Amino acid sequence: MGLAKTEMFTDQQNEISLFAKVFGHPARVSILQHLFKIDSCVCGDLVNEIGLAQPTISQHLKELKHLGLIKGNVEGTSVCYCIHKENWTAMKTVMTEFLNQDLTQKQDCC
Amino acid sequence: MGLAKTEMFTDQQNEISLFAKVFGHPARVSILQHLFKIDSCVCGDLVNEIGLAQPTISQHLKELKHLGLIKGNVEGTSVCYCIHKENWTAMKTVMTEFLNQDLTQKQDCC
DNA sequence: TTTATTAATTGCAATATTACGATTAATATT
DNA sequence: AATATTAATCGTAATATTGCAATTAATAAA
Repeated sequence: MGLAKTEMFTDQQNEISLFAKVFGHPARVSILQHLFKIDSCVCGDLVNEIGLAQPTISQHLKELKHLGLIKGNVEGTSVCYCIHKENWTAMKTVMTEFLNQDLTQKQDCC
Repeated sequence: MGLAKTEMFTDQQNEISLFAKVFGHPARVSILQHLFKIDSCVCGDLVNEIGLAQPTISQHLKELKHLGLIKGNVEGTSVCYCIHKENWTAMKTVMTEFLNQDLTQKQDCC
């Protein structure tokens, strides 16, 4: 892809972009929404729920876990996933700050 | 890349992922932050500010504009960019709703 | 122990992204 | 008109991502 030159950006900018990147695919958005919706934690029925192949779902789960937004617990042959609440909250703080940048008292150029 | 199967997701999920995707690169995060910081609108000094080549910056601006988050105004030989406030606010509503999904009264599996 | 179930890993094909040099387009300036 | 400045576009190389089939790993159940 031609790597992103992360060294020329701030830690904050890199962090924001990493979080955003993981939200940058509808399958991962869908997985997260499902994990929020379901009271008990979910495992492989995400495959049925979403309709992508098992290895594909597994990959997406891996990325979400790698970023710390979900955690997985082995239960027999299945793995139970759930939102990592503390990390989700921390992420939310970072992203919200970015989204809420000041919009006031500046006039458009256009 | 193997295209994302957008047809199997909701419009909302696709919209969230499109917004997130554009924030998924630190250069674009940086460009947006700069546009917010600078009172008057900015043009090509983003190149100096950020340190990527002019065609690269131009590409990133194009993506931001395509999604409607910024607008550009031609002023002589230069182009003046600024945040598209209405669209930014609308985007913020969508993203905030996603980030603020209910975290309460569910216990972890792990 | 054998078989079934579940999920991760590997390997691959298709496509997307990032970055930049070279060029082009368009307006300003001289 | 000639030149300078600014930014978009084109082409291309390098790398990343998505998705799946095939396989492997690991535990449960028989």
